[in-house]
Amino acid sequence: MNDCSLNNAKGMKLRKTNQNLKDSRAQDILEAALRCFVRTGFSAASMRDIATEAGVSLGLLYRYFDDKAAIVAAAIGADSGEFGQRLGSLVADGLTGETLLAFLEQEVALRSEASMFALTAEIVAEAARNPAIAALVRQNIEAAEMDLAEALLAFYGPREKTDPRQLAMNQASHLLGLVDLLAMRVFLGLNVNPREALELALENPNPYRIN
Amino acid sequence: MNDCSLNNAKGMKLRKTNQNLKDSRAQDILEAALRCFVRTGFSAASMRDIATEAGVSLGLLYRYFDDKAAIVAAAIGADSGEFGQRLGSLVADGLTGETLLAFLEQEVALRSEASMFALTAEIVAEAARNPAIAALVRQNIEAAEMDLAEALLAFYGPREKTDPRQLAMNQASHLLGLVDLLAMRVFLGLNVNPREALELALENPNPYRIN
DNA sequence: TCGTAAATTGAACAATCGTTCATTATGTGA
DNA sequence: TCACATAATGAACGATTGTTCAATTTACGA
Repeated sequence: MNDCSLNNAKGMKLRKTNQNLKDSRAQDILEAALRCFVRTGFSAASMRDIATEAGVSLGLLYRYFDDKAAIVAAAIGADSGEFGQRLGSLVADGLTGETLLAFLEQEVALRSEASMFALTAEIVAEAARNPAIAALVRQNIEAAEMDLAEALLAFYGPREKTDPRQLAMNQASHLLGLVDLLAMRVFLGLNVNPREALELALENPNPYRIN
Repeated sequence: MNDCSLNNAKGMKLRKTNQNLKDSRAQDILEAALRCFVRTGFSAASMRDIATEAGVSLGLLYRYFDDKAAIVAAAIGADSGEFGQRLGSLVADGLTGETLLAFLEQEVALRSEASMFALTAEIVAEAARNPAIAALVRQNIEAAEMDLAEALLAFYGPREKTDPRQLAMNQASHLLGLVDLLAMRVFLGLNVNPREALELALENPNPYRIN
């Protein structure tokens, strides 16, 4: 459903090497698996479900992935660094207070959307049982915090009475936590105003730490 | 493992009606199921796992629960209102700034503990796919917010420049969100200081809303 | 002590699971 | 067009799933 753009890209005249074709098949399967995982969770989604969703045969899955665990691992690692990329393209276009606020607001919208929220929740649940995946989640969060802190540092410049880098790190941590918190509340239909909360969090950079 | 106290209670001379016995059996099974769900998640935990963990036969599960979904539903509804109970006994003992802070800090510790965190994550993941469960989660959060708001209202009394009840609701919402956020960060081993964050959140009651 | 009702068991069921592999289809350089 | 390598298929495997139920044990009032 959501891979229309990808299919259009496949229709282009771009010549493909075997490697590209192999990659795109693996990509198709992975995207189908993601839809299945969103629908029923990691362990309830069967290899047959994934094969059917991808429109390929059951056996073909094992040509591109060792086993089901490999597909799950690929799904969990799929959006690593995506936040940094989204932020990067924003910074490249020049950062203003309004675009920063709009970006964070859009980030909340992205994460509160049903399929994204379901996948994230599934990953957190898996992390709660599997330390290796917990470590991966932690690394993703830390990387996102670093990216955001860098953007904030460039945007605000030096600020009064504190180490600017430390302040940027604290604010990045606070903002990202807030984004996730707001996404959850929005998804659950709880009474909350993301824009207002984000606006105040940008004005009040460090409500939780004393430096 | 953790049900020793419960087993000891069973050994007491306390006479049991059939209803009590039936309930305690159901309770044993439910607690065993909770341990299984923590270990492997809702759908990966099998009825055989649960029966073995509870030390009963497979068929007996169906005497106390209609099917697996009923056990999952019982597990999801198990800790409904527990927050309110914990808070209630605190309020009954008289609320001070220190006990309130200590309570919230303990709440973070409770929710960042591995098995509690795993169960909560599993429930959220289920809520992401099942609207009925999402509604139940929302109700739990709203109930907890109401309970906390009432306690805050009694503790602070009327405050300046705003409707006290609305302010208490906002702060309760903010504090509970912060508790969950901190629990997640603690569990993942991210750099965070729960006490400091909670302390500042108590001093600054309404960082995200304009009234 | 007996008899009946409730509690408990585990073998058995069809369905589905992840995985393998012999077989077939497809594409491509000679 | 032929030959060969690679892509793709789906039937089949043993294991495990949720669920049922006839059989057995346990508990307890008469």
